[in-house]
Amino acid sequence: MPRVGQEEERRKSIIKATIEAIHENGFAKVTMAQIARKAGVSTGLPHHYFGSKTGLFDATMASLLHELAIEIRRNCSQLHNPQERIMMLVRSNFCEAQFKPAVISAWLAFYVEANSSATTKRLLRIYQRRLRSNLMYEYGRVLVHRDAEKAALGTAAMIDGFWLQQALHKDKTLESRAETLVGDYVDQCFAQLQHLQQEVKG
Amino acid sequence: MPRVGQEEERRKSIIKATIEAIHENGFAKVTMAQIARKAGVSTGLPHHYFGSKTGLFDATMASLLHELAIEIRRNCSQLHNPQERIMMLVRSNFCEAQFKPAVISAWLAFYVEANSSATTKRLLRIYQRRLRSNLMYEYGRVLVHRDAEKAALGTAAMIDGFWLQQALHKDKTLESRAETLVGDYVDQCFAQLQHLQQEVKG
DNA sequence: TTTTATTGATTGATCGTTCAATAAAAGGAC
DNA sequence: GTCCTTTTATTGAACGATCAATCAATAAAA
Repeated sequence: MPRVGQEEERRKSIIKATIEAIHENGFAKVTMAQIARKAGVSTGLPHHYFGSKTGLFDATMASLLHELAIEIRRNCSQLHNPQERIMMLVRSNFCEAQFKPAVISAWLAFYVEANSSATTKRLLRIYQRRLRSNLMYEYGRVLVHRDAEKAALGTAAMIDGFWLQQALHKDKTLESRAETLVGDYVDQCFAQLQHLQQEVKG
Repeated sequence: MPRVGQEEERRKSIIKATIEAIHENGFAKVTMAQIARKAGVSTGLPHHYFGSKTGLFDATMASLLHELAIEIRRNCSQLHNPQERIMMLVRSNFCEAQFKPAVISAWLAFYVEANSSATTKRLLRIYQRRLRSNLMYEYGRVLVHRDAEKAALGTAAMIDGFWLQQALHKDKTLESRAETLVGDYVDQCFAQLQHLQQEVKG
């Protein structure tokens, strides 16, 4: 039964199964046996690849962060305009792969775990800092520091908020709505500048 | 050892212990024995009062929702101005009792449970609807329906977002910052109207 | 034949739940 | 007020089920 040289695919399918199993059974009731069955492997294999249940969860959290980073990198290439780049960040957070209730459930489960797992807390802090600093950089190209910071924090909060709300719904329920509403907010943030420029000119 | 007529206090202290235990140990590792010890009672008592672990968690979720509703009712009495009432809703969500990482962890744990527990999902949906409809009502007194709806959804998302971010921090870290930023957004939403009025007049 | 990947039965520990025992309060008799 | 009985609240040891983790056996690939 050994499939040689397919370790990476095995890892991915076990992590995918972990995310789905957390969503279906809840974080308190998920078992290694359920995860293994969902991934179509024996109970021993997750342990072989990840060492322990904790190890598997740590790898899953790291994978969630990694997938989001990949999504952003895929989308950012051709864009230069700050506002376009901010909307690209919004869209990356709301893309099909990220906006699934199962994926959101897993993220939220790790938010709870963060207080008792240093590894998890570290990774979630990286997510928060990265989103803020990306937004801050783009806003900072147009707005003065104080306004850029406000806009970045507000935008990050609105992204996280819609994304939390989506946890309770079916796939894609809020997606386009959320994108539009965050878009309106981003417009408003940039519009501040235009008023300011008009005042300076006038 | 019996303390007669103190059932309600016992219930409350067990629920409080549940919230703290979830935060300290994570939802996957929390045990009835830990909860009991933290509440200062024997392992049998939580079962006596709540029937089962599931029953205790359901009661805890209901209590979280109840406490938030109480907080809002306490603050809403004297205010009539829509903008003041919206800021009261914001402040109620960010008040000391609600903005604690332990309380947030518990809410988030239940967001994950919602997919496998109909009771929990029902209660969380009530929270979402109630917040939106409260905001919608106040915005609706000043803005046209379309704008009011946008403002309500955006404000709810921003509240939820800051509140999610607070999960990773110490008590009160973001509180005043978050309140100010949501306040700025609420101001902007109302300012739309003023522009509109000026355009109509001019 | 050797190496590598995978299996799944087994084990030891943990945890939810039960329930008979116990201890405080309340009620009643004198 | 004191003694006894009944009621109510609480305890914690014991049980059974579940589950993470292990590892010897196995089967494909090299």
